[in-house]
Amino acid sequence: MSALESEVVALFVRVADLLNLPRSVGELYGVLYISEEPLCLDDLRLKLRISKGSTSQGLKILRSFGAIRKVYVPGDRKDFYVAESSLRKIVGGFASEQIQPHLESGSERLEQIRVLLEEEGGSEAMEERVERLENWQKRANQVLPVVLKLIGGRG
Amino acid sequence: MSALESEVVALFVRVADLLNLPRSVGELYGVLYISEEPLCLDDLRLKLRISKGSTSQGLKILRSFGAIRKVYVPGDRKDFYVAESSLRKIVGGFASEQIQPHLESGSERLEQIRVLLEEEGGSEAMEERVERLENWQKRANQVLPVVLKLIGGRG
DNA sequence: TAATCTGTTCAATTTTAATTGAACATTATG
DNA sequence: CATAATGTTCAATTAAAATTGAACAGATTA
Repeated sequence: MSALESEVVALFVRVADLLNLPRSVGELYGVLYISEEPLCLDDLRLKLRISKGSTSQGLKILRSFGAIRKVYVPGDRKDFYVAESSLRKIVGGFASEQIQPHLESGSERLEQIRVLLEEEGGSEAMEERVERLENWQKRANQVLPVVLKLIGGRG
Repeated sequence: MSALESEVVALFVRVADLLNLPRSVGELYGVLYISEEPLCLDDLRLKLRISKGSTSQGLKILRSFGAIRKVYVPGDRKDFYVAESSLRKIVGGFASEQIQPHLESGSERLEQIRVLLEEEGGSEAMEERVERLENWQKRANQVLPVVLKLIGGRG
């Protein structure tokens, strides 16, 4: 790997860390991002010196939110990948795969909290706190789509 | 702990997980959030059955981005805490403590990448990819303050 | 059909992160 | 000053997450 490649990989490793994704996922995306041509599992495994299992698993994660996609390479039956270049797609995929589920399960839990509050009949202060929680929740749900638009922008 | 308390704590444990913070930090904030009165280190430690070290460390993290604050309780020399109720303050603190530094070190790394590109004289395609990286970076920097305003809103 | 190629899965291992608790520092109290 | 109260730090431990690699499944070729 050239110094340039290494630096790009290092950058994406940091991003992966920020997003709570395994280091290997950042490495894989970094290599694909800077690569001139599509790469297959073995190319990536050899270049990064990681195991077949990690490579397969990492590519699966990247596919799951559309950060990479398969491309057809004539005369080869291996799967080849390129990095998705649309930030909108990546961020959108990430949000719906990794964030949306959290917001949804948060909603459910909050409903349960509301039920318990009614049953147990909490104090005025408790009532106020649960309401505030519901407001935060609402706001989180409203903000997400706006953020996606802001980041995604024109592409 | 009442069922209601437990549910609120569980909710914040999930949030902590989403934000990449230790579970104990979520627990501590949850207890403080729903508590009617200010609590001290020992109150929290006993209620959550966690160690003194964890409690101290967790409170330190919560203080670091302004999610809790000390309140003075007359006739007691212990430190008492309450949960900060302004979402704006919490989110703002979190962003400047936990996100801003990442963006900054990302900028530095990107400058280094630019230098390497000039030195090594990469291809047209590489040039394009590094430019795209710089655009993403710029956008991330622009979006953060907008998000803070959206979430923080009126308070 | 047997042999090969490609990718996936998952139990075992390794690595990383969180938690504990005892030692320490600091401040107050008798 | 000595003792007690409170909170912090950090080396050791425990728990959680990532990685490995061997076994497996499916698809292709001879």
